[in-house]
Amino acid sequence: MRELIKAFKALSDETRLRILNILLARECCVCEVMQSLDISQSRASRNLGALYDAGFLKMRKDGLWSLYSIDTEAILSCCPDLVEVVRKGLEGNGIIALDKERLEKAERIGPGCEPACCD
Amino acid sequence: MRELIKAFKALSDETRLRILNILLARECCVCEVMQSLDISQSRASRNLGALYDAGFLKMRKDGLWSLYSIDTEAILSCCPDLVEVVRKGLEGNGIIALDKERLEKAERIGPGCEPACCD
DNA sequence: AAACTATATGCATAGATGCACATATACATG
DNA sequence: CATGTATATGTGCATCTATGCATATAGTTT
Repeated sequence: MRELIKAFKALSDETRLRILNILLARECCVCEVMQSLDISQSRASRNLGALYDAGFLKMRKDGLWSLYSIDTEAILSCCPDLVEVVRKGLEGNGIIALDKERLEKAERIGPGCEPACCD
Repeated sequence: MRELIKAFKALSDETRLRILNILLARECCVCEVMQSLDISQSRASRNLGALYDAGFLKMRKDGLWSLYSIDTEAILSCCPDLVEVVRKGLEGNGIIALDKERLEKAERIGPGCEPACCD
């Protein structure tokens, strides 16, 4: 039951749903998540970590970069159409669309792109 | 997105998962939920309310009784195998089994059965 | 090895959440 | 209509969560 609760908790947060949304498009490093969502480095890192802990993400290292992506196999093995539920629940949302636009322009340029201030 | 978050939040709590578990067996009034989970009246009522708000439950009145049950149709229309995910995630859990045992003996006898103290 | 860079994490804080307790509400019954 | 009963809800409190800020860590480059 603990695992199930952890998984649902991970999904019940706007920031993390937004992260899932962009990772549905492609693998990203932490700084690309920062840029796409326009959030701070620690916020991006922590929320990626939470999704990882809950079993939704894979991570691989490439030099200094931590590259996160949806762990499709793990998700399929426990809740096959969860991804579809999330995708459907997010569609038509303005922030979600904007995040994806910014993802187009996002680059692996490191956390120097930290937003000026709190959001 | 707000709706999606509310739904996942509702599912990310032990008390509410336990409630879903017994409602999977049958429709219950608030006092039967109290007895099955051995929790206070206000706790049962509030958590039933949260599951209802999130769209997982139906409610009908029968005199003084509020009778809650899984809203199968609503769930099927948005996340067909969610019930199965929850059922699988709970199986083998001790508390979950105990709740179901107590449900067997639970009766519509009102909230007089309030547990002595905090749990 | 020293300087640099991308990410992770300790810490403090504001806000959210879950609960018990007491009380209100709504319906029932004498 | 007064009393009783099942459920809902206001309030206060303890705990949890998400975040920014500062710093640690680990890998890279010169």
